[in-house]
Amino acid sequence: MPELPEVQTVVNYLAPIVQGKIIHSIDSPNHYDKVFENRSAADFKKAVQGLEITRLWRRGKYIIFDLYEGYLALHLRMTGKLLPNPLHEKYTKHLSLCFDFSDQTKLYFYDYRKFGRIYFSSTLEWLEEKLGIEPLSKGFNLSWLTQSLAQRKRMMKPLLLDQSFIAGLGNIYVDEILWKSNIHPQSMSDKITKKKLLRLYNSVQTTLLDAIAYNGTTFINFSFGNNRTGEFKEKLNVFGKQGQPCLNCGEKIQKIRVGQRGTHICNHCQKLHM
DNA sequence: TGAATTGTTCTACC
DNA sequence: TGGTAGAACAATTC
Repeated sequence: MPELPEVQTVVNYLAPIVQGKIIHSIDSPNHYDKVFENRSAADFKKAVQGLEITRLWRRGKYIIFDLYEGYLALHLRMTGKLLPNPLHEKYTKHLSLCFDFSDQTKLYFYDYRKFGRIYFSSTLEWLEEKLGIEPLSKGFNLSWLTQSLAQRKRMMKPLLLDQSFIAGLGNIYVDEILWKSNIHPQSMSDKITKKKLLRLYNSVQTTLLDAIAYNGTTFINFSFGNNRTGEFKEKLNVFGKQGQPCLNCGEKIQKIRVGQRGTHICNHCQKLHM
């Protein structure tokens, strides 16, 4: 389940491999044309043919390919994998896309649930309109967070998951961040105390940076490179730990539902601010 | 068989 | 009207 740290891991790994390459063609071997989200398969293939990838980077959970003309934006959703080498033949049916480069190398987009999508556009305005602040950017600071939470008056977990508010957080890291901050996920955003706001700000930064340093969390569906996996799973405190003792207080971690999402909490440590 | 899974988008509501 | 909450959707597994 790729979130910001997983997407960053993929980009860190692939950028030196694909930057400077020229797209000879792009193929959808299984004819799953829904992967081309914002135009037809034929238009898409025609548009990117012969273009150089000048830069590979990340915005929110999107992998952005800067092309000589225009941009590709790829979203891995739940189960997408972007790999420079093919997987075993038995997984060929999960291949959504294959890039053929002019130097005979390839880039494979495997996605067994086929939720992943790719976009081609001449600018990235549509993405900027859609996405909120980058949590690792300078603009994301304590005063921004304080002000933005106060004016939104929403439940904390759904708000942190809202990509138009902060871009890149997903279910795993929001649970971890709220646990570290001692904030109950059903707390209201305008009722968080000053002390907790500082905790929250620090937790967002440290959790994401740690996860990137460990190449992300491989829970079920994430791998990169030659099927390498992230090591942050070992560092998780609450996600998937239901029934196990809280590392802070020893009370059992509970799994509840918040905003239709599976949510892991320590009911003792995480205070409900209403 | 249907519930669970996730991120995003659409729709309905106040 | 704008912002928010909740449903729907994509496909697959067990």
